[in-house]
Amino acid sequence: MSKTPLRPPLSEEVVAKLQSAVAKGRWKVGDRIPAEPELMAEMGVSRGTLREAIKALASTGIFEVRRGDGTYVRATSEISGTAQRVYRDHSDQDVLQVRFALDTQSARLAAKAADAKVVEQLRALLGQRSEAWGNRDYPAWAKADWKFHLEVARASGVPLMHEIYESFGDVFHGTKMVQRLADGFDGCLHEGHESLVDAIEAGDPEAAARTVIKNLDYCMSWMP
Amino acid sequence: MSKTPLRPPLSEEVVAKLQSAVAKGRWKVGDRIPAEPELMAEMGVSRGTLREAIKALASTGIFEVRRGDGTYVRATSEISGTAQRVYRDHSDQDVLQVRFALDTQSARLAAKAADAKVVEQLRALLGQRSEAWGNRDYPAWAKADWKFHLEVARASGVPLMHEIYESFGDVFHGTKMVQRLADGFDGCLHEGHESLVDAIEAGDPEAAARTVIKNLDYCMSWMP
DNA sequence: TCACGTTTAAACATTAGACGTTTGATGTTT
DNA sequence: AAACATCAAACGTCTAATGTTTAAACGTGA
Repeated sequence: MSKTPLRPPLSEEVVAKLQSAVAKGRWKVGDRIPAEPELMAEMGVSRGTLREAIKALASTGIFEVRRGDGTYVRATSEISGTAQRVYRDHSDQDVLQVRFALDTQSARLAAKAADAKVVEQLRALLGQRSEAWGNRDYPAWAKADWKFHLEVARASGVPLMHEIYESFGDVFHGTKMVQRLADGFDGCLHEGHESLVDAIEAGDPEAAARTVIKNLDYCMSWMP
Repeated sequence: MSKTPLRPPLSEEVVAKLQSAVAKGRWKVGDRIPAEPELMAEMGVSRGTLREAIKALASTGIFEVRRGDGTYVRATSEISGTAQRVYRDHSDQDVLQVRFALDTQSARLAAKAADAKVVEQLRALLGQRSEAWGNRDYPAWAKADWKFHLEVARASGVPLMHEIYESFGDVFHGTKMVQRLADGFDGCLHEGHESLVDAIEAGDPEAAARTVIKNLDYCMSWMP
């Protein structure tokens, strides 16, 4: 008797199919996916198996199942779904404190891994940031600011640092920040950001960290 | 007709029960939970519902289901489950860099929130740490060291900081660290930890941060 | 026409039972 | 002792039926 080549659980295969369908854009965020009977036929599995797969993706935040209505796509990846759920249970200030922890270490590491090309890119982003502020285009300013900090995290040379840092994006993107900053805020120290890049270029980790801390302390003083 | 008070899905209730059971320590990491029929009876639900709940927790990394064998606890919370999956794809050094980011900020915040009672507890943990090192009981030393750092994170007064920090626990708990440290390592600066507590007690954030950085740089020099 | 209650079809929720597959342990043979 | 055969326990999957909830369609009266 020849042994069957060891079958992995069908439900996992279904999870993979659904997840890739979402990732490939077959259904976009907000869409309702086909009803269970239809998916059963398409995937060729029973209802229980399909439901287990859907439940799994729902628990990671990718799907939201609404009884009597249907199943909707709520996120495109697991990390953003989990991060949102974790952050949601904490205050904005607390989330910022963690983000700041990563900011400081990123700056320190980026200074150690100083790279002319990266420095140039950072200066370019700072240019956009400054320009947007000049035009009073606050959404553009927020976007440029975020891209700058994200780039510093990448420059740390630690992919995990960048990945976690990125998970904050969905939380801060266009939220209260922009609104609060609009009235009376002075752009969170343009010079502060310049001197951060200077420190990175000079390869001085401690100066870079000091600069970040100075900026952040100032920023925090504007938060409620 | 009076409306029934809107019942949430049973499976979610089961998810909550299982999750809290894990959180409360009824089953520890590595344990095998009771078989499906037994849990069905205990929770009072059908097999399908129970399996959906288990599948949900498995997809977050809290459970691992092994066909033909049983279901095992692999993490104590969702964040640690996700974290493990995320960390697995990165080097130990990279994970450490992130942990260090949190260490530094925790120390800074702890110094600002200086509290006599917490300081006393930290000193007590340092005592255990030092004693274990003297007895060459490396597992106990590692445990005490971990508890100390975890307590600093808690002392930051930012629950999210402690939560994320804790997610590193399952990764480092009794792993290569201990083995590597055993040969030729000198305990990662006992005085360094003392002076950290001193800085926290004095309420000097910058001194606390400096101390941590000094300790960590030294520690990193022992890593491959 | 508009507002509001009712009906209805669609979709998810749950249960029950049966059978298949895989795994780890046990016992047997060599 | 090592290799093999057997067995019970546990998870994997399927089928079928019924209950609950939702959103939309419908209809009626103001």
